[in-house]
Amino acid sequence: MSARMKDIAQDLGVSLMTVSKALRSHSDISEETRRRVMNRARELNYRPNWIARSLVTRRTYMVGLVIPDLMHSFFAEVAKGVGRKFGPLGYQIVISNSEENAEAEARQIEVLLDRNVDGIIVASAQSHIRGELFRILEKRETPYVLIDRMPSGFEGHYVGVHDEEIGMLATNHLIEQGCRRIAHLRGPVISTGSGRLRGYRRALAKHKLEAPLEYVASGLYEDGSGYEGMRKLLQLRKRPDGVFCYNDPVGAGAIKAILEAGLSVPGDIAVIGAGNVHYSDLLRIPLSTIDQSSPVIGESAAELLAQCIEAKKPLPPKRVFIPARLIVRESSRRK
Amino acid sequence: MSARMKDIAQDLGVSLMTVSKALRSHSDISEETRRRVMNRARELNYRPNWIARSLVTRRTYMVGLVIPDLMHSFFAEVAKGVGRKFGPLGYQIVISNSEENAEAEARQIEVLLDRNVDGIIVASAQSHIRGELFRILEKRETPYVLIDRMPSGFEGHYVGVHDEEIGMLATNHLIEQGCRRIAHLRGPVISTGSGRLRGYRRALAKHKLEAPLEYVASGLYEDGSGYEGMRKLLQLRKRPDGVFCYNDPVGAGAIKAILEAGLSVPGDIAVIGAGNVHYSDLLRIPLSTIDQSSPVIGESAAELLAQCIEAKKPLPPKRVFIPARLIVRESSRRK
DNA sequence: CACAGTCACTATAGCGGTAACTTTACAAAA
DNA sequence: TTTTGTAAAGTTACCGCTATAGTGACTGTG
Repeated sequence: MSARMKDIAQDLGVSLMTVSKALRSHSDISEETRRRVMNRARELNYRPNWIARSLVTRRTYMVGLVIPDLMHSFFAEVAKGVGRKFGPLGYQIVISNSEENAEAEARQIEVLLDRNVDGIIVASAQSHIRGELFRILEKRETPYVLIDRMPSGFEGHYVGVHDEEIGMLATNHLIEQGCRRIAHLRGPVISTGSGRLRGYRRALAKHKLEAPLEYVASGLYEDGSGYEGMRKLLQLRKRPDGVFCYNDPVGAGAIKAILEAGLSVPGDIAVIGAGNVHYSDLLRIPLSTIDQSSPVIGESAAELLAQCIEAKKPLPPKRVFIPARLIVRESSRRK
Repeated sequence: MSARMKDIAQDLGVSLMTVSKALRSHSDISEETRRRVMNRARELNYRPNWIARSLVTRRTYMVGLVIPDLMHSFFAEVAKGVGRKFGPLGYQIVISNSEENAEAEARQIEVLLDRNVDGIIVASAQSHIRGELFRILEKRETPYVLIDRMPSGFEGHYVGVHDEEIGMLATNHLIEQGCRRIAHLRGPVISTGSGRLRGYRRALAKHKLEAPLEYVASGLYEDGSGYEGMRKLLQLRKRPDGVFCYNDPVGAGAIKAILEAGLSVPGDIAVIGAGNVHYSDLLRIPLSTIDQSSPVIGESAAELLAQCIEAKKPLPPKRVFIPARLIVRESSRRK
């Protein structure tokens, strides 16, 4: 095995404690011995055993990141942001994929807690804070920050975008482009899905537009279901002339369905997504979208979490809202 | 703090060791006491402290995954595969992003080793095994598996696709489709880039086709550089009529450049990528590609690594080659 | 000169577990 | 009766590190 502090101590004829302190540049070690220790450590290629250290300091310098889907480039981008912030601080990121499943998510969070991570960032698949998960989270003192999705009733730290704003921005844009029969491929029944739906409804109401119930389809969250959802919308007697999609993958799927049906985008139907996934402008029809600054979400969440960890005591709940930005591309440009 | 084994022991009036054994269902504990211990553990919501355990067992049940870019959905898919395999085995995945930088990668691997991960999976940005990294890896006994890229001279465990096969498959296909002036947007100077280039050259040679030197552009590895690379190719006097791109993002960028230049795909220029990134068929022109079964790569690598970890001693190097599969979509279909 | 204060270092006691030996009690074999 | 065996514990010694409370030598002070 590799060298331990004990070895350095014996080699130098000093006590183990002297070595420990010297290595951490503790104040009551003379410059002289500190240098001797450091040198010997280098010679032996000493690497501190952080497991042993963690056992006594109760810090692991690991943070958990629980996201619904790594494949969704929105979350991959968030993950990257988190890594960029935490890496330099000496933290490792442990990633879990909940597959958009609330129970799996709860289990994974428990595992992370059992692993004594110093903090957790979650893009939660929970729809509300009732249920065991949040009880567990609150009982343990491990700080955590939610991102992107805010379960109803949640009162803790949060970083994300106002979903209602996204819904309004997107829907208003479609209206401005001349759409009058605007449908919505809505996401899952969690905060983001509901918030964007609310924004969609408010925008319509503001412009005194109506949308029949069947104009809101449960599109879930990825391109496959966007495609299916759109196909159903296309079968309606009164075909929509604009669609606001829960996110970009759904939007991409929707475009595929529309083109397959022999219709044009944006001519027959204008489409807008959300998330500004990086390949959006490489799509068949470059997809208009609402940008959520995903890397910024990751970085802000990381920064907030880092503060909570440093503070070593619960901080008053902080909410960081990142502004949403409309990005117009071909899929919705009619004028 | 939460309950420790000591607490259970005191509550039940047995020794700490009895509790330790009982919890692990060790054989020399009576069914009776085992049940008592288990019950009390449940009542106290006892969670084993895996840090303490790791300190003595020398197992952390963590594995490191070092990839060049989480945003590239090929690697995200690999990561997912790794997670799917290791999750049920009780391992946590620690992900590092090397940003396609060999030095950063080396540093990150060192950090992972210092963290005492039980094993490491790397999609390496190293071009050859000279250099410090592999010395370090070999010195420590931590098992590791390389995926996707094989640095020259590497002799250890590997899971991936034959890059030359990819290059040949793609280039042959373009030739079959009637292309005669075939260019290549090549990837970085690492195994994958060189292997695919070799395959491209061999396929051309087999069909007695020639390609001027400037037909091979260094396209790097993402859509931005694919776009730039293609623009340069378009300025050549003898414009190519087919392009084999290092990977799908590069292919997507290339298509963008071609369309922007007012040319058609595949009519004027046929395009094929590699990797079968999940959004490939949502692109402006659905992109032909070579499928590498990325999730399978992740899973196989995970399985191999798990074996190495279990074995507790170096295993003879194993190489798993996943077959490549041609997927023809619109971007190259001329007949 | 006694006393307190500082400096540089050391001894001890854990952190929460596990491995490897004992030990004890009781039954079966010699 | 003594030996042996075995099931079911218990003891002890760490794993590698840190926190805390000393210790001894030396300095300055009234």
